[in-house]
Amino acid sequence: MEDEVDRLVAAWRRERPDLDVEPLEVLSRVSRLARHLDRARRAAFAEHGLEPWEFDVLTALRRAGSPYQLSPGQLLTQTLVTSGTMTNRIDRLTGKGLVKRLPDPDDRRGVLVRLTDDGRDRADQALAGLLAHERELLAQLTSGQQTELATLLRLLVAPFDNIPG
Amino acid sequence: MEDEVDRLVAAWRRERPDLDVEPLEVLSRVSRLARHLDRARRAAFAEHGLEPWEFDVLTALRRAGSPYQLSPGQLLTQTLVTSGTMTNRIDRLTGKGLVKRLPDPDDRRGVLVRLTDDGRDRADQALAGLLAHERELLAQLTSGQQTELATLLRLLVAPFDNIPG
DNA sequence: CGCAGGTATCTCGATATCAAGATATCTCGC
DNA sequence: GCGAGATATCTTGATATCGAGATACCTGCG
Repeated sequence: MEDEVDRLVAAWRRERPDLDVEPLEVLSRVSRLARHLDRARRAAFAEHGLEPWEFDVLTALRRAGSPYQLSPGQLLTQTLVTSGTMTNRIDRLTGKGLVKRLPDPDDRRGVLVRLTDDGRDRADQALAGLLAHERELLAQLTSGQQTELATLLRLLVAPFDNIPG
Repeated sequence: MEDEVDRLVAAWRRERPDLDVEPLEVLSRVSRLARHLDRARRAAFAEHGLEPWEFDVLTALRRAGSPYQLSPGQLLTQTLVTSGTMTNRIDRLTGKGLVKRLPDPDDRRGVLVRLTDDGRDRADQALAGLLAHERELLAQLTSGQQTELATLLRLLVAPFDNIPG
């Protein structure tokens, strides 16, 4: 089946036959798929009264394990947002009673963000909902294809995640 | 090589061994890679004095071929933004002299957005820069792996692009 | 012909994000 | 111990985005 990127690549080959636009076959698809996923996630989380950005922060804390706390800096590397954005997110989640700020006992510059009981429940519910939704999307692929796809994507992401940047 | 998603999946298996988090291996990587790509694109376009959103609109018009014009509605489906956003983008690009609005002769509700000569040049330059940059990122993969990846991604994107939504 | 429903674009208010810089604290070599 | 540079977080101002609704126009049925 054809997708929008097939049309995009065909258009470039017609308009700029001098260029090799092969990279777009992979990277434009990644960008567009991510954009579609964002929309689908937004809809899935709405059932649980959460925004995608709230989910990202709450689940990062949930994954950390008891006592469900991380520093804002650790949250940054997991969510790929700037520090100003994270400060703002923590403020709003605190206002909703889903997390709270505690002083870091070992570093007086630092802060620890801890999930409240309510925040933990919301994260668990939303995760289950998200996984159900994502499983449907991936039904297009066999189990083997999913593994193959994950392996290839890891090769592209790893340099970003491991070389500081 | 391990990436952040490997760590994320391992953490979930430890915290929620009751859940099957396999879908995250693919879809979390797509989201994170897209986010990294956004940042890299922003840096690449800065050399040409363009923002990513400007590039998206200008190249959509460039691809359309002479006379390089599309309706705002056609631009919407290519860029996956809302109509309010597109109106705003066209306003700003018009202010910079990169596009201009023309009345649609066949539909008085409609508008045609046309690339200026300057807009066309900027689009061509930025595209060449982007492709060079993206080729480096994809150097992690063999040519065959790139094709394989594109094929698998197409299977996931096609439903979104073809079923209206 | 006229009207109901659909479509194309724009307006407006709320909000999330970023970049750059401020502040407080830590670390380490001397 | 002291000071320079690194680090953690927050502040601020500008800006891009979205969602919902407004407006103008088109289409096709009766």
